Amino acid sequence: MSLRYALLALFTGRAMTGYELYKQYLGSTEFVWHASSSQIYPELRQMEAEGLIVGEQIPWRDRGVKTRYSITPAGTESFKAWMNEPLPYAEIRDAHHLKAAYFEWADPDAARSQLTSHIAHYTTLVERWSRLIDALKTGVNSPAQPRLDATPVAEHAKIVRFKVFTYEGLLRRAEGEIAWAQAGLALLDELRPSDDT
Amino acid sequence: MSLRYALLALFTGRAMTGYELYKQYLGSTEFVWHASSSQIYPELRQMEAEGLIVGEQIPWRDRGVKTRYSITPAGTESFKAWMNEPLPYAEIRDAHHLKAAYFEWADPDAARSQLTSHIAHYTTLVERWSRLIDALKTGVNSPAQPRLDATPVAEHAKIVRFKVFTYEGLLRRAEGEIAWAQAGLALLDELRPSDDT
DNA sequence: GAAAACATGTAACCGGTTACATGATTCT
DNA sequence: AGAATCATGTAACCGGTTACATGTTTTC
Repeated sequence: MSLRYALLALFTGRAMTGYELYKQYLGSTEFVWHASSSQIYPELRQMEAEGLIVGEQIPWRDRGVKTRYSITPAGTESFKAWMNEPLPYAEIRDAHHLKAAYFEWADPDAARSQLTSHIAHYTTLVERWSRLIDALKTGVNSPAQPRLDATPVAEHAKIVRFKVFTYEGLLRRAEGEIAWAQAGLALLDELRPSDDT
Repeated sequence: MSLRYALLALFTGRAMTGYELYKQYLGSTEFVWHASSSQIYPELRQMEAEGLIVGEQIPWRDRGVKTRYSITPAGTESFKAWMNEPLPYAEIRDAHHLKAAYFEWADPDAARSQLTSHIAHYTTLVERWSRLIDALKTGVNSPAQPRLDATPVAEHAKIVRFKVFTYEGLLRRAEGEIAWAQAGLALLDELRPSDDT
């Protein structure tokens, strides 16, 4: 049920079409909540039906129209309410760690290559979050720009710091995953049968 | 689709009934893959239909029977194949970090209490994984015992070390979440409007 | 002229959650 | 006598994935 609140969060910055939401945020890798376009469009219509957002038809190129949605006061209230509510914690379900716990069943090379992929995956995340933190701090290409433009200057620092805080958490997490996988590679090396034939 | 492999992984240790699987592993918090009983029973029947496990009716108390399943050679093969395959990485979808990125919309007290819950949640996980690692290392109440009993002694060290490696990763992750939430609390304190009226 | 981007969807499926159901047995 | 545990499920729902569809316009 968080997709709806991820959308409302983005709408607090500015009005957007489904396509913009998808391309610039939920479908890109630079946001904390991923969604596919086939999920976004129906959800937007649902949210409009519930009065959280309103759509307006705006012209698109020569012919045709597109729908740009903006948040309503009811939408803002609903978002605030969600922000003040506690969020339940999901039960653990971690396939990568499940596999690692049974690595003796894998070929050592397969285990090794999976840990290498783990490192590669989280390395791209480290780069991504680092770039994002940098953009937030310098204001160059900052994803928070729409939010800042819609807010009095006095609150800009606050907004930026919460986002930096968030992405630094994700950055540390990704670094932790890399360290873990590296320890795994070391362990595999250590357990490799010595070929002193 | 990992539920099936979590079950096969457990069956490599010993034969079990659905109830045992649920109570001792998937429904308890001491395992890396959670599942509800309403998910386990149908999956077991499905797996039996596909020949990955076989069930035998064993007597239960005076009257009645229960079904105990054990892994078949086909099941072992299927598990090994999964262990050797790479696992795709899911898109990010992190409601807790999403909220943190928009903390300026929450009442400071609500934000504070959510970070406190974050710390509490991951503190219980730290305790849990620490206890588990300890059990694995000392062999007292080790969850790996069935696996070890079913394996030549020469391979015991390997099995234990992969599990310790896994749970140490989860432990570090939980510690990282605690550190992150503590940084968040510090940030909230810092941003608190000074009441020097 | 072809490919990528713009814009918006539908339909089938799938894994997991929640709520509910049943009946025996053992423990307090 | 009542609660907890053993043992096994069904049914409805819900969020998300995958595959597919359509037509325009801009860029290479």
